[in-house]
Amino acid sequence: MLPRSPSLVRRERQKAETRQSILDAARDLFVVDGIEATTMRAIASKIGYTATAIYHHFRDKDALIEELCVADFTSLGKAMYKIGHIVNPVDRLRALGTAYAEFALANPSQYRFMFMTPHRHGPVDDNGHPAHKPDEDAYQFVFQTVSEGIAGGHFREELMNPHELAQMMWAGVHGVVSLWLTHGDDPYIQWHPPIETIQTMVSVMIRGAARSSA
Amino acid sequence: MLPRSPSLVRRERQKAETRQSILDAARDLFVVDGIEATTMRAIASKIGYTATAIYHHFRDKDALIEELCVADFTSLGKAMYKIGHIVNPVDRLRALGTAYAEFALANPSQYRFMFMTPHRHGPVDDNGHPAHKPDEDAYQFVFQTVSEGIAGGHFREELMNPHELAQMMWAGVHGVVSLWLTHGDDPYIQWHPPIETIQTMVSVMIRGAARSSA
DNA sequence: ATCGCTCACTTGACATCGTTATATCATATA
DNA sequence: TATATGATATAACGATGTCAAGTGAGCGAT
Repeated sequence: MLPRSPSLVRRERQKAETRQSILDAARDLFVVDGIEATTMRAIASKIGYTATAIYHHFRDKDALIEELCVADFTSLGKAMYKIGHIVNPVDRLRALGTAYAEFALANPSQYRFMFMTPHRHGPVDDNGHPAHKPDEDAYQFVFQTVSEGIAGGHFREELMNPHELAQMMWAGVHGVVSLWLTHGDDPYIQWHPPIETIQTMVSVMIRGAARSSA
Repeated sequence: MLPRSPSLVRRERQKAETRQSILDAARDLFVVDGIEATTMRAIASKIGYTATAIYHHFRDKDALIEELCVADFTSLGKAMYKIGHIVNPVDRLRALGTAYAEFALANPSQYRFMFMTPHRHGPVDDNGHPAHKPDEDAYQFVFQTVSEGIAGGHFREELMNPHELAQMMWAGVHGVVSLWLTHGDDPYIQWHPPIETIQTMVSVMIRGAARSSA
């Protein structure tokens, strides 16, 4: 039953606006204070509501976080999609690494939640079978690019497993990013700028995996 | 004033035993349930105490965790120390990566806390100046080995910054480990065995950073 | 015009968490 | 035996995520 009368439409629009304002407030607080330290009550009071009001728009705190992450990973997916036009899989891989790292460093809270926090791979979609997990898309981009690189003979013959290679590439960039995000403010380590380390990491991995020495 | 009488000695020994039993119980629960989900009350009741009794032996929950981690990283340090005899820095680097990964996969809870959780680099030692951070030691091993490798001309001339190179190596192994620890049970990704991926990662990084193509 | 319904939102509460202040009680010392 | 110490328990506090029950405004139908 779709809404008919203008009043119902307005009511529905207002609900959507409230929902969006919850998301906005939550994002602000997550970025500033971190997800763990952000309270339902704090999110609500920031927009003049009570904590329990949030539960009319989101199942629980995790669902709220999840929605923010899905939005961000959609934008990550778009950034990676733009790179699809690069035909040479090796060049594309390099660009993917850069885009991935830039996203992670620009959205540290969401990155922490999505890639540095264990998830219950939950009851999934309403249909029953696993909902489309957006973080898979990022992996799929890398996996497909690596597969093309293997097919094109760009990599050494002992590195023929596309999953292993893709996971290695992913882990390389993720390693630099996650170390930086957890220990970047540790003054006891003389940190090299993470963006540079990532560029070096990608170059070194590509060179080390390449078939010829070129 | 050192304890004199046998009674005091016994009392002190009993206190130490209680303290140790707290550590043991905590470690068990941390490994099974994870650190976050493990409750002070659960730790205490596992050994027949009340939660508040723990606070006579440890300042707070973090101090308890910290002590467990220090113990584990001492053993990590020992494992790495054993590798010091390998003279060739490149071979040593390879061995360090393996030892590090084996430790991480064998002590996932502690690894999560030490390397995947932000820390307040706290009020430190009782003396005032920063307490000796055991996780630095692991980094120092890598840093020194990489420095030797650079000095020995093993690496390409554009990779002359030992911090960048050490952080890259560290991040490579950490990336595989941490991805596995957070997403290893995700059925939507066809995971390659992490130990193999780590071996490949180290080999690829070393080859990609090496001066000659050998 | 008013009744009743829907539904966004509030109130008040609950269980649980880490933690603290205070009480208890056994033991060692005098 | 009296006193002091120190290990443990009891009770409670504030904060958190969450739920059950209430409130009240706005809508449609009579």
